[in-house]
Amino acid sequence: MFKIGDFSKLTHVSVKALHHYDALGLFQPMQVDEWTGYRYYSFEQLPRLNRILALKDLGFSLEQIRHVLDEAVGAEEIAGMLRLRQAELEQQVEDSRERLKRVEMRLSLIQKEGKMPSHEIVLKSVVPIWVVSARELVPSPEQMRERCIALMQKIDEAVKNRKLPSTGTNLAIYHSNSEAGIDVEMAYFLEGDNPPQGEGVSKLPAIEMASVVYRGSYDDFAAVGALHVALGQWIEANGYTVVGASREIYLQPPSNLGNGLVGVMELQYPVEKVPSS
Amino acid sequence: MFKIGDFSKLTHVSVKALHHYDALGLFQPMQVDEWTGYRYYSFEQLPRLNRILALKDLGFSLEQIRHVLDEAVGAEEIAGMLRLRQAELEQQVEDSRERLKRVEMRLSLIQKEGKMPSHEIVLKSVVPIWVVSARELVPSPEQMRERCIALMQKIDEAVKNRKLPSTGTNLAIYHSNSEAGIDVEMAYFLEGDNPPQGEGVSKLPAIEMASVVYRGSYDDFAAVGALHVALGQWIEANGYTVVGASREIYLQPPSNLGNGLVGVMELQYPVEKVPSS
DNA sequence: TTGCTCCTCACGTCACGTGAGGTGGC
DNA sequence: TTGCTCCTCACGTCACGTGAGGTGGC
Repeated sequence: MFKIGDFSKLTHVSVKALHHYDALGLFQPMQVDEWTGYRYYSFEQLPRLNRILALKDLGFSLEQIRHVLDEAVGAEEIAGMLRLRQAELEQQVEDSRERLKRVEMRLSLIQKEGKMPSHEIVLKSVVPIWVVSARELVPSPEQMRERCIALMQKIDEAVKNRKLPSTGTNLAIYHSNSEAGIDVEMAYFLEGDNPPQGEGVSKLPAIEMASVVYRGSYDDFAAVGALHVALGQWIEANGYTVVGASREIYLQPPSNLGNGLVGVMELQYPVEKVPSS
Repeated sequence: MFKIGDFSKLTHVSVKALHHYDALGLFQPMQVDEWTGYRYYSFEQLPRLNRILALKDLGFSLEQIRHVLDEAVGAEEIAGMLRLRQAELEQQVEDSRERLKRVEMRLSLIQKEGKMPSHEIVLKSVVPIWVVSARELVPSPEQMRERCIALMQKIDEAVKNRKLPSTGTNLAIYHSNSEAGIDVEMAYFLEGDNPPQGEGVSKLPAIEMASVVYRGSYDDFAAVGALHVALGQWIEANGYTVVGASREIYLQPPSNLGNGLVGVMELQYPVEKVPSS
């Protein structure tokens, strides 16, 4: 018989762990001194302790181990638990690998730029939402501003005339950009799950979006353009492809915040995972 | 400005998480109503929240994130943290992989045998320990029992005559098994870090051992032999090789425990990892 | 008598989740 | 007035680790 300290050295299991297993009823001393409370363990108990350690080593919880050891569990159930564990571990390996890739990407980025990137690109699942919109093929970039304003006025009127429940937030949807021009759609978000139907009212479907939030002047085209480029690089580097029209959501139109004209907008590109080879 | 529920939906971060970040001072509302305690958040705060989520996604703790965001940490330090994280993740992938292999081994074992294995093989690092021993080349297996008893008697005498501090536990060390015979050494463990020196007294070095505990009759050669075989299979299957003499440690000589003659012994093979290709 | 070992609480870890019990705004 | 949303505690998670404060055995 060993006192707990000796048994701990023998088995390489800490005294505190033995206390813990005792408290759980998972592994109790052969004998406990009635007066001192001293725990006494014996060699006889090694097989059980080794089974506990082996199962722990496979990643089972102490509760699961107790179940397996004390409740005459059949080989079938144990095999089932092992297969579940197998699947979990495969998932874990995959998750750690992907996380590792993201860390490495961030590392190479920081070494190229010499500082933390000023923006964060996140993947988000966007819920379906209703909009009222107007769309046009703008022949050249120079006309963009003018045409967009015109489109916005058109929608504004529709909202007013038809009393549409606008949330007040507007966005641009870029369908394509070819030699023929820029196919752009301006829109307002509508509240609720079924707003009054009519011309220009449609529902944007749920979709995965790679998104980045921009905070600064809306007129700083260089900064906004750089963000579009960064998004594109991120999408490719992370094994996605663009599968539809991108959006610019004007979350908060510029206003004077004490340190200049600052607004918040969000750029979104719908993406899909490219099956990795 | 958004109430917490709306902001939660907008960002896909739970209300409880936002509460938590607020409590930690990691991410606090733009404004808090003095009377109701209601938290109000704004679009302005999205960039910070996204950075938090991005860093969390890389596996950093909230405390580390607070440090990075609030204490003007240089690019150098961040790069260092990322490299550390990288190493940790590589380790994690490796660990999960090895654990997965063990789960799969266990699964194939249980499917071959139709039940949980009756013994557990564990890897343990054995500390250096002094012994007093006697060694002999036994020409044939038939003579083993007789010769071992003779060796034990010889050691017994030495212990008594020289008052060596034996722990009372004895063991056998199998050096080799060839056509010339079985090279066996019988020994007693000695107490303390420097026992009296003399003939037969030596120190067993620290070493990694694949070990299994046997509980049953010492005379059940079939069972003990099967365990030796199982140990050998385990060693190979786990990518180790045997690098020295195996041991049989007679932890608890057989005695009547109410259900027959039962003793406890431990089989140990010193092993080393074979570098995987 | 002095260390050494052992004992039993009680609390901390990490990032929240899950109620309980209560209040403010439409 | 009734839901709905929000609030603040307080406790649980998982496998122990880390003391604090006290006692038994050589």
